[in-house]
Amino acid sequence: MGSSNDSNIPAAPSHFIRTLIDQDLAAGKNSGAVITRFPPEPNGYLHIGHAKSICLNFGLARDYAHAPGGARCHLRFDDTNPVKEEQEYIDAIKENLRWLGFDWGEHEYYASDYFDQLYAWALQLIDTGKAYVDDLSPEEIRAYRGTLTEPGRNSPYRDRPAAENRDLFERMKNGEFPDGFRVLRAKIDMASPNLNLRDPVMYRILHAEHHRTGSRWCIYPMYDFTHGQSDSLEGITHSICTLEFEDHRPLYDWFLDQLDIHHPRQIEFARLNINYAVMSKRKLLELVRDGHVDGWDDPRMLTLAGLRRRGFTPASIRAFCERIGVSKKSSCVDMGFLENCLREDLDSHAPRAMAVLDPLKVVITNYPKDQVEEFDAPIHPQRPELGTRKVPFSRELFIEREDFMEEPPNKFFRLAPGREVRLRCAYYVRCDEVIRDPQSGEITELRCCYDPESRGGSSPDGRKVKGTLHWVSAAHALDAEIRLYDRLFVVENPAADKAVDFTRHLNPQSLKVLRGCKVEPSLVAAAPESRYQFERQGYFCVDRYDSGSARLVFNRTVTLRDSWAKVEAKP
RNA sequence: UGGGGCGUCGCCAAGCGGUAAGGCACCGGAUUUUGAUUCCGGCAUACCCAGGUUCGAAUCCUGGCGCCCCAGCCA
Repeated sequence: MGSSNDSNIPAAPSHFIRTLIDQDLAAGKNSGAVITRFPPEPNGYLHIGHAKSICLNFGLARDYAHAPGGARCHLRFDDTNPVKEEQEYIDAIKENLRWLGFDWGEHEYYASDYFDQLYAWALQLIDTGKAYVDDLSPEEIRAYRGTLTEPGRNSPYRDRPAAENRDLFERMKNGEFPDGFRVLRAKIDMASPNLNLRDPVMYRILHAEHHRTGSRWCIYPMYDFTHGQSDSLEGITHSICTLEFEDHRPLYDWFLDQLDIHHPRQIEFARLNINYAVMSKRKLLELVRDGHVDGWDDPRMLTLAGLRRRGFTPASIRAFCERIGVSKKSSCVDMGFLENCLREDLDSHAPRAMAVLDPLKVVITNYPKDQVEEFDAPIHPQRPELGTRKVPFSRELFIEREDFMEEPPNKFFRLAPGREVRLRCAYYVRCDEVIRDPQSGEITELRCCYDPESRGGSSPDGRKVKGTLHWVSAAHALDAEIRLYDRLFVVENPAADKAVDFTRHLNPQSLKVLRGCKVEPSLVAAAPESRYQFERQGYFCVDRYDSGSARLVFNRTVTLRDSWAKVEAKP
């Protein structure tokens, strides 16, 4: 496709789905239109895996906006199972989608809006002898289905006359039978090597309240009898789904053929996996239900709600989904890759600030007792146009406890007795004395002296210091609670061993709450969800629910890359 | 021992018969008032294996091997 051997612009990220769509367009199919859809079931929250599908489907609609027939992406809720679905999930899904940056305009659909049409189609298949009502119990149906290697057997009810099927099906619909008493099945082939074609169930009896249709129905279509026709009804041209539905495609085609309606082209791709995490809605639900996390939006969850609360930007998630690509190979993406996309976005946008997570008091012995100076610190060192902020400096400060070592190892170039370092944007200071608690022996205070000549952080004599520390003025600092998050699981693939419950691999250290942290005063009015880089620490975001004027709460979104930690870790 | 799909660098991933893109990770080195960022350089004689076709194959053919999915009245 790419017409440009002469271009030195890097090849636009592409993938096999675009190639197929290009071919369809070139062949003049679908009147030149590209219509995709994102079809969630409202039975849980969206996660990063859904984001891949969302970016793909909505991205395609955007990429092909100039196709001769136009392009768009529908949002459709596949709400065919009332016992698992809830309005709460619909609301959350829509909110997450908008937050991620996608807009479906007028095109919001519900499979439940097609129930009447689906029912009519079922009747049509009954009348043409393509569907029948089966009285077998669920256990019997399973037994009759055969196995992977043995063909199934026909149900004794398979050859009921059409009129009888119609009567029974209408009575199912009228609520004459209890749940599970009978089903409507497609009459295809009980010996098919594709199990999906062994007379699949089309309708089941479920006396359940549906979140949209209420108690109007007591029979509900199965997903397999709904999905393809819903796509067809909406004129979807490219129905993009995950690999496990590849085996269902012949069934969708069968229904579409029998009904003689529009065939979307189904294309399957590999779903996203990320190491040190679980991705299935069932497992996420279990984490929430059993209290292993604080809810669907717990910042440790890879749900969109969780990522948002953690401080992820929508742009970083979109960039991630672009870069991982789309293929049919089952793969597992490194968590570090996601973090990298995040850092990249945050580094260029996040304003800088100083925060001391584990404060150690420092007294500048030669600094005048009641003096306070204000330094101008850049909001973003690479983007001076963003301006500066005022940072107060005084005789008593806090620095990070881990930035001082009494007996520093070889390559440690932070503060140590007798050693001089720079306090960012302020002065050079030298450590003269270490004060400890006589009881515990714990270091309680450092006595240092500063060099007035080094004001602003450089010395007129040109002498260099190896380390620069972040700090905060004790009298001016704000107290804050800071939540440190780490990966939720300690093993790469928590779900690998089906014999071991995946919750056994939960990381007991995935959340550390730090209280009494000291942050610079410019953060007083930090707005909920605003993100900062705390210099030398990482990116943090104001918790959207727990933070307020009375209590500042920051969530650590991700640490900075830390090559010192690597050096330190080496034996 | 049924059917469907997939196998290119540690992890993603281009490539579609003309002699292995890119990103992440990693390893060097430069700049740096964040051990951050940025910048330069290195990183598959090799594409699951074995045969074959061809002047030429990761790309075509044959046969193996490995991995994933399917036996819900879930989606």
